[in-house]
Amino acid sequence: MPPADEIRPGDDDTSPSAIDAEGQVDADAAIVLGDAPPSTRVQLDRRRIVDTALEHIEESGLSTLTMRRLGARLGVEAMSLYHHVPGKEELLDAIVDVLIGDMRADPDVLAAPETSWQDFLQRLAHGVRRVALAHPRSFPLVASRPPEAPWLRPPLRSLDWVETFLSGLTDNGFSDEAAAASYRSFTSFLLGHLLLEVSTLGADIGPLDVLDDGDGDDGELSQFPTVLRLRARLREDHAAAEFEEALEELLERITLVRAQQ
Amino acid sequence: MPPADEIRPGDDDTSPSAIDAEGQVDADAAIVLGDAPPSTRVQLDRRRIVDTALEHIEESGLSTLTMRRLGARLGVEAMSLYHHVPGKEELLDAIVDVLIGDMRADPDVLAAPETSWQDFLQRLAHGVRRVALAHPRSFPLVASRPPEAPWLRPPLRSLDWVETFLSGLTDNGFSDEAAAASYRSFTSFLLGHLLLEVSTLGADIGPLDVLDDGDGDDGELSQFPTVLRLRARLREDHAAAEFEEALEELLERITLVRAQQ
DNA sequence: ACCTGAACACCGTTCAAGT
DNA sequence: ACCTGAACACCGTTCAAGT
Repeated sequence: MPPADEIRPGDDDTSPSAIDAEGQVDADAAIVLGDAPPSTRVQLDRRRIVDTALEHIEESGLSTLTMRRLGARLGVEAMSLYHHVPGKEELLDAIVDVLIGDMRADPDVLAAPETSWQDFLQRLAHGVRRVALAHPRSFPLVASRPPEAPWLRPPLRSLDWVETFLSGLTDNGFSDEAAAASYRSFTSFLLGHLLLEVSTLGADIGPLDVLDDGDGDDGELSQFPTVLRLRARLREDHAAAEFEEALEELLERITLVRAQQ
Repeated sequence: MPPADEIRPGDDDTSPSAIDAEGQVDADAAIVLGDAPPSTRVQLDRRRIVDTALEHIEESGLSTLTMRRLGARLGVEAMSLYHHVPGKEELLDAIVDVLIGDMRADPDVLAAPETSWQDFLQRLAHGVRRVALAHPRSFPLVASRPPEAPWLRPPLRSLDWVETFLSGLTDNGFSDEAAAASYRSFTSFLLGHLLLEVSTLGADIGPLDVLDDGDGDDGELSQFPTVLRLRARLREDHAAAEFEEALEELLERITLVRAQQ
């Protein structure tokens, strides 16, 4: 995935009917005003479609993503999308690929100076977490899309990454067996932690139906005294600290696996 | 789950126009032939709808579950379902509730003789795993349905279970803080492991598009030598052993958390 | 080459009508 | 009380037609 196609018109709101603070209509409607030649209309291509889909999911949720709505957001009929994407399923897969690709482009993940395998796994874990937190409502796709092969475990779903992961370990004194075992525990760890973290995040942004979150629900909770008592504590966000702690534990465990080969 | 309502016309093809090998029309048309009184027609109720939906998901996958198809499977029009279930979303939630409920009914999870908290967590973890493996294609719903409150973390999604979990620990020498921390690590652990386990399982049953699984794909893998070399090893199913091992680790970690309160 | 209008086979859901 | 037929507002996707 060449970083060259990182050239995007803008990461912000590009919804068709947006009007900015100065009362100017946005780029899509500029044609009407004639201050831009129609031929300059932003080209429709696969990357722009996928990016817009991602944008839509983060704003409005996966369930509202529709080929027709996506088309409208791009100022185009739904049918036009099929010239660039085979279908909706493939679009969802492409979204996952973009998320995975973002991680590859992250300069903090694959540092030029090769250091220890611990540092390598730390950077990788934090990189995945950063992607997950940046796209909380899209990230579950990384887990739910059926994997293409049994050795492509979410959230490391590309041959590219799995190769990087495995060779990163075998080049650092891991036996094949130890590397494979570490791959499995590392992916389980990431999936569990990050899915839970974005799911609590997603609830905040959620589809509005987040009930029971006020203070007056003590009545309904009265049958569950322990939950009631620990409610405030359970609501606290310790996600970051827990992630670090659990990652530390995992690395210790992997150290043992590496040693006893 | 009362075994009583297991009386179904048949688990096979019940599509409206199905005709069996002998040229007889199927059960749906039996009324016409008069060999069963119409009044004996199996009653439609919420529980039967939810069970049939679960059945359908396990057989054909979540994406093919449709109110209309579900109705057909029950020998009824789609619209009839709305007398028992408010809508499709609520149906999916009800499915999750059944899965969670199955676990409560499992006699091996909450054993009468109360033993150690370690035993309690072991039983609970294995109970959740059993449910996940029994319903691999439905289990992801437990993770993907938006949680009703931040303290209801998948896969323990009922107030009932969270109360049982937390009080089970606080009754056994855990501080509130330690119990809450254990709840968080326990749920992350279960979600990561089980989701990955059913996802590799789901791929086997998958929607047919499982490519790259033969032996002749060495060509495509040649750019990824480490993946190629470890392929067989990564395909091996160590899920059960890994689960036990990781659970053991988790319990040790929780022991520390409990001690240092 | 890329976009569109019209159409097809489906969805979830409502509602008045039947029994 | 429970089920249905017909209808509505949407889907994803195809295809011949436009530019």
